[in-house]
Amino acid sequence: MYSFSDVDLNLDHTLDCGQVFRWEREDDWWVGVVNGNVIRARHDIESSTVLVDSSLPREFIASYFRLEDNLPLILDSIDKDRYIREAIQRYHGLRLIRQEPWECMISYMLATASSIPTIKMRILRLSRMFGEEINEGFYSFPDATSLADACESDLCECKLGFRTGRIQRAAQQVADGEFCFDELFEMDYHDARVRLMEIEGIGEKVADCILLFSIDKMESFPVDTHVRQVVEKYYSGDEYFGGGGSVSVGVSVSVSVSVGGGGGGGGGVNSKLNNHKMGEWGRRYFGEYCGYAQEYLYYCWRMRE
DNA sequence: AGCCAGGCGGTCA
DNA sequence: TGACCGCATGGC
Repeated sequence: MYSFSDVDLNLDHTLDCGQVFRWEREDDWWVGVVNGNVIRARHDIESSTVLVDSSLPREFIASYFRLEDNLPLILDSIDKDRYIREAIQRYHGLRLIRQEPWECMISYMLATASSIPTIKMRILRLSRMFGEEINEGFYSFPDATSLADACESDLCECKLGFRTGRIQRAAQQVADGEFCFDELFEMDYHDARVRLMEIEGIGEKVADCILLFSIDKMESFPVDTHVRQVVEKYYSGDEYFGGGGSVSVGVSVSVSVSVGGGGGGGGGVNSKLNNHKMGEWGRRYFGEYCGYAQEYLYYCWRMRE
C-alpha cells in the first residue's frame, strides 16, 4: 500500500473524466486494470492523502498519475478566460493519466462514434476474450499478437462494428514491429501525429488522444463532438479569435500554428471552424499545455446539469 | 422511431 | 477545401 501526501490529485475527476476506460468506482475505492495489474486507489480525507494498493512499483504509480506534472503552473498557464477558469476551479485536481500506448491506441480507435459506456463494454469484451485472467473477474488488456492472430468469429463476438477490421490490421502492424511506439516519443507533436495517421482508423482526433494520453504530447488538443460544442458555445466571439495568443503568464508558447491562411488580420475568423481549424485554434489559444485545457473543458461540458 | 455517441475514409462538386 | 455518406452498435 502506497501513500501519496500533498498531491493535487482528485481521483474522482481524474478517473471519471473519460480519458480512461478500465476504472470503476466501488464504494470509496477506485478499482482499475493497468498494465496487467489490478490497482485500487482511494482518498484518505483525514490525512489528505491518496492511498494506492498495487504490486506495481511506487514509481510506476507516480508516473501513471503524472504526479511530476506541476499542476498549479500548468493550470495557471491555461487560465485564459472565465470559462476555463470555472472548469479549473470546479474540477481542480483532474490530472492527465499516462496510459500504455498500445492499449490507448486501440481504446481510442474503438471510441469513434461511440458513447463512453459502449467503449468500456467493447474493451471489457476484448479483454475477457483475448486477455489473461489476473484475479477472479479481472482480465488484462490483450497484447498486439493476441488481436493480430484472433480468429474472425471470436473478434466479431466483441461487437466492435465497422471498427473490427481496423483493429486487427493495426494489431498486426504493431505485432510485426512495422509500427513502433518508441519512435513517437522521439518525434515532435506534428511528426508523431502524421505517423499515427498512417494507420487506417486513426484520424486527427484519435491521433491527438493517443498523443495526449500516452505519448506525453500535452500540446495536443483533440476535437470531438463535445469539445466542438463547448468551443462553439463559449468561444464564438471575436475576442477569442484575434491574433497573438499569449496574454499573460511567463510561459512562452512554442507551438507554431498557422491559422491565417487568408485575409491576415481580418475579422470573422471565428465563423464555423471545422475540426481541424478548431484544433489549431485550441493549441494556439491555450498554449503548450492545451491538452489539459481540453480535458477540463471536455469534462466540464459533459458534466453540465 | 429516430438521434447521438471522445470519427474515419471515400466521393463529388 | 467543404459537404455529405456509410459504417455497426448501444443508450435514450
